[in-house]
Amino acid sequence: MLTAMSPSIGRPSLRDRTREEVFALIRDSRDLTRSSLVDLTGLPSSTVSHAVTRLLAEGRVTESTAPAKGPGSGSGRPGLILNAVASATRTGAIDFGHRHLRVGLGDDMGNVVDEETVVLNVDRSPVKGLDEAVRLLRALCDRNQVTSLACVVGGVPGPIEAGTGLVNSTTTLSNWAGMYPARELEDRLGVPALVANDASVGAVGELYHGAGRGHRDFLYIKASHGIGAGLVVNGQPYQGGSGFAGEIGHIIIAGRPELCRCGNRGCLEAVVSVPSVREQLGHTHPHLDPDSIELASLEDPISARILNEAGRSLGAVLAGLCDLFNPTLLVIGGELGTSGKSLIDGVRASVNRYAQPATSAAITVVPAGLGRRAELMGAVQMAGALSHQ
Amino acid sequence: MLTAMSPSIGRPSLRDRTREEVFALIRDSRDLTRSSLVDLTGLPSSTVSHAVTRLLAEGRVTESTAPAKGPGSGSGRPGLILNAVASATRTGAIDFGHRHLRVGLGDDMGNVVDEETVVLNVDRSPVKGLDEAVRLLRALCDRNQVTSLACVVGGVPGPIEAGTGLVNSTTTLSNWAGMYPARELEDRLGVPALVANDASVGAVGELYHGAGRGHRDFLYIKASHGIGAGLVVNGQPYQGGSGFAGEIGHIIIAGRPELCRCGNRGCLEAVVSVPSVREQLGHTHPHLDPDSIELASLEDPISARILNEAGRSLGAVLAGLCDLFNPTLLVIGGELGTSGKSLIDGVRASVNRYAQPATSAAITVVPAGLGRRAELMGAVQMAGALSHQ
DNA sequence: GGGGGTTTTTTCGCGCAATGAAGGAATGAA
DNA sequence: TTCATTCCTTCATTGCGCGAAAAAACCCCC
Repeated sequence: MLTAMSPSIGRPSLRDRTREEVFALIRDSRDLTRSSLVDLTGLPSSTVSHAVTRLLAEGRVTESTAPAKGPGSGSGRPGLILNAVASATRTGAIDFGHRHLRVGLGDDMGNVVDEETVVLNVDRSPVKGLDEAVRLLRALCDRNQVTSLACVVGGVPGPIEAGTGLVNSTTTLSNWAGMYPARELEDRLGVPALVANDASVGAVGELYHGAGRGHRDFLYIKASHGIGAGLVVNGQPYQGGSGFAGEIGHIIIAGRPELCRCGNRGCLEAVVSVPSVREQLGHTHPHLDPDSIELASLEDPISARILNEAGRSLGAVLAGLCDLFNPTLLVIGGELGTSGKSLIDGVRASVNRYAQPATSAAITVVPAGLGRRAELMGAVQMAGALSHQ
Repeated sequence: MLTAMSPSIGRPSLRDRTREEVFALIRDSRDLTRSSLVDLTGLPSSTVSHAVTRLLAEGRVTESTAPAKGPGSGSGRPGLILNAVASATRTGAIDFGHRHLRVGLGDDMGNVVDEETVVLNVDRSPVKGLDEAVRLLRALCDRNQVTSLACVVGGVPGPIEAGTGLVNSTTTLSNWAGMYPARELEDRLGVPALVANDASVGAVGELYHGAGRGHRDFLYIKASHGIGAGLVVNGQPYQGGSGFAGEIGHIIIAGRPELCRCGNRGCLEAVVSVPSVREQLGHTHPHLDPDSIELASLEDPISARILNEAGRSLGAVLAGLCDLFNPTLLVIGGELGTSGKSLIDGVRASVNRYAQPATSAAITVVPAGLGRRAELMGAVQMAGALSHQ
C-alpha cells in the first residue's frame, strides 16, 4: 500500500534523471519555454535542448507553435511554449462523504475525465460504501473504455494513521474506525491505493484547482457534520507526525456549555457544525428538513446572523491556530463553508480580531472555490501525482 | 541577504551531481557505509563506489578503519564507515537574548568551535547588541586565527518578515521592531547574514543536537519573558507563509483576567511567562531577586505548584495547537522550560487531557535538551548549512 | 584451519548523457 | 537593411553512470 505522496520513488535510472526532471517541470508548471527551463534548472541550454528534443521525439511533450509573449524582456526571438501530453493512463478517485459518494476517473495530469455521484449513507456502512464505490468506478471505466487504472486515491472522514493506513479508533466514533480502507480498495481493485483524510484531500483540490492556487501555506477547513482541517505546507499536503494533523474538531472553547458527542463540553464541532447550526435554525425554520435542505438557501436576517455567529466561533479558534501556523489563506469548505457570505464574514471578523495583527494581515479568508467537489478533485490530483512515481 | 535555508542552490555542475548528493548524505547522516548509501540513493553500487573513491581522493571524506558493527545482518564483510571532513570554513552565530548575548564560531558541519557569552540588556538597545555581537565575533575570530567567515546566522526575539528580513512592528513591542538585523550584520561584517526568530533558531538547535533528534515534526516552545514557538516540519524549520509562524504568545485563554502588555486580557504570555510566574512566586519568596535568581532553584511545594499550574495553562493552549499540527514532540525551552519537572508535568497533563487521544498519544513532552544554548547551537547549525549552498 | 555462505566493495569496458563553444534562427528597433 | 537581442540547435569531447563479475572481508561450522 502506498502511504504518502513521496517524490520520485521510481527513478528509472540516473542517466536520464535530467530528462525526467525537465519533464516533471513541464508537467507541473505552465507556459514553460526552453529558456525558462534553463533558468529553473540551472542547466546549460544545450542540455535542456537535448532533453526537450528527446521528449518531443518520444511524444511526451508538444510545442505550441504560437510563440510565448511572456515578460522575457521585449525583443528577441520568442520562445516556444512546451506542454506535457496527458498520457492514456487513467486513475481512480473516491470521495467518501457522510451521505454521498463521489467517484471519478482522472488522467495523470490531475484532470477529471469523468465522474459520478450517488446519495448514500456511507457513514452507516463503510463496507457498503467501498463496494458501491468500486462498482461505480468499474462502471466509469467501462463507459470510458478504460481497461486498467494506475492507482486509486480516496478521502474518508476520519484520522488515518501514517504508515499503516488504519483509521484511528480512539479519536473518531465513526464506523470507519479500525478499518484499513486503502487495503480494502487494493484488495477489491488490484491496484495501488492511497486513502487520506477527507479534509487533507480537499486541501489538495483547492491547492491545485481552487482557491489555494498560488498559495504555498494555507488551511482548508471542512466544516460539515464535523470539523476538520487540511494543511498545505510549503506547497505540499501535510499530514502531521503520525497522520492526524488537522483534527481540530474537538478543540475546546472555554466557557461554552454545548455537550459534544465525545463527552466534553464546548468542543468546536459541538458549537459549529451542521447539526448544531441546524438546531439553531430550527427555531426560525420549524419545517427545515434536516437531511435535504441547503443551508445556502437561507437568506433571511436571522439565519444570516446565526451563521455569522457560527463563523465567529470558528474564527476565534482558527485565530490561535493561525498564530502558530501563519497561513496566507483560509479556505472554508464543507456544507457550512459553502453556505454563503455570512459565515465567512464571521470567520474573517474573528481572525482579524484575535490573531496577531501581522498574522491576520497576511491572511485571506474565502469559501471553497470548488464547493463540494474539492475532495474529489483533490483525490484525482493526488492520484495523478501518484501515477507518475 | 539570505532569507531561507533552501537546499543546494549552488549546483556546481550536473555532471557530478551524484557525487555531491552522496557527499551531502555523508555529511548530514552518521555512520554511513557505501552499501547504506546504495540503499539510500538507489544507485548502483558501482556508481557509489566511484563517487566515494573520488571524494576520498579529494580529501572531503575519510574512512574510519574500524568496521561498522551496524545491524547489517550479522555475517558478511563489514562496511567501512565514511565521515565527512569538516573543512576549515568558519561561520558566525549569534543569539540575541533579552539580557544576554551569546556569540559562537562554528564549522561547516554545524559544530561549535568556540563561544562567548556576556550579560547585556539587548532589549534596551538592539543596536548596541549588534555592535557588541560583532565585536565579540571578531574577537573569537582573532582568538582562533580565523581570517574570514562564510556567513553569519542570528536569532532575535521578534517576528521576522519573510523575504525582507524586517522585524515586524505591528506584532512586537520590542526595540527590534522596524529593524533589518540581517542587513545590519551584513553591513558590519561584509558576509552573508541570515537572521531568524529566536524560537525558530532554538528549534533547529534541538533538532540537530538536542531533544529533537530523530523527530521530523515537533514544536520547540521558548517560554521566557514572552512565549514563542519554533516549528519543525518534515525535518525542516518552518517559518510560515510570511515568516510569523510560532507567534503564539498572544493566543487568548478565554475567561482569564490577566492584563497583557498588548492590551488584551488573558493572553498566554500574560498568564505564563517569567514576569507573571515571578510575581506569583513573590508571595512566597518575598526576597526573590527579579533579575538573577534561577527559577530552577525553587524546589518547595508551593513553588512547584505554581510552576505546575503555569505548565497546565500553557499545555491547554498547546493541546489545541497539537490537534492541528500533530507533532511527535514538544520541547519546552526558555527560562521556564528549564525550570524543572513541575512545569513540564503540567504541560504534559494538559496535553493529555485536552488534545485528541490519538494526537496526545503520539506526543512526548520534554524540557529543552540543550537548555539555554539551544539558540546558539541552532544558529551554528543553520550557518553550517548555509555555508555549503 | 579449511570450506561454504554472506555481505561489502572494487574492477572493467561500454554507452551515452552533460558540457561549452559556436553558430543559426526569429524577432524588434534603428 | 543592419544591428542588437534572445532563443535554440549543432558538434565534438569528456567522463559519469551502468551492469556484470570478481575480489575482499567477515562469520559459522565441521
